[in-house]
Amino acid sequence: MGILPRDFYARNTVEVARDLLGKVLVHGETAGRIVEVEAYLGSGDEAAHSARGLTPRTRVIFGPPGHAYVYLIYGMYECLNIVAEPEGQAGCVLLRALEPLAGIEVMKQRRGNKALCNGPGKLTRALGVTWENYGADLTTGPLRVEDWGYQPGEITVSARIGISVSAELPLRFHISGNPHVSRP
DNA sequence: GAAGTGATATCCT
DNA sequence: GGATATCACTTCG
Repeated sequence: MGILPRDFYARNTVEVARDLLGKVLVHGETAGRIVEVEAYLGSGDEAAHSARGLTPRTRVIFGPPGHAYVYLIYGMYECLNIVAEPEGQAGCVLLRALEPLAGIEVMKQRRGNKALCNGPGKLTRALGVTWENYGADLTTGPLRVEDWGYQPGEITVSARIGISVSAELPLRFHISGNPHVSRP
């Protein structure tokens, strides 16, 4: 239990993604168990932002692991990624769904009493994550990932959602039968 | 099922 | 330097 060490993130992106299931994302008063993630690699993954090259927007993905990569999509929604791989290697894990654990009342207020965390955009709104958290260190800051001793059950591997290229790659991981995933 | 939203990247002048 | 095409989604009809 406790905050995950940086070594946890300095590994193959797919391994990090799988191991993140069951861990807990904490931001201030709110916390949620990670139940669904997607892996985005560097080279060879056309769906990843990093595949378009190193830009001011994507530079964090190429930086040291254990940091947050937050980006604004479709004008209104932020998506939260966790940087993996050793520094210099591109790779990140997109958090798609959480199971709310703490600060649920706060989330309900922010979300208008609707579904809380079953989607990337909703997830960030519920936890209050914004692009101001871009580049935040997840091993030290108010935004962090902890191990609360949960053992994820069976893990389902499937294709990623909502993308147009490399969509057939089995890089989405979620906890089987969990009602909080974005798509059963 | 369709539209809407704003930052980025990639063309154009 | 300016315009437009793109986008890993959500909400509303």
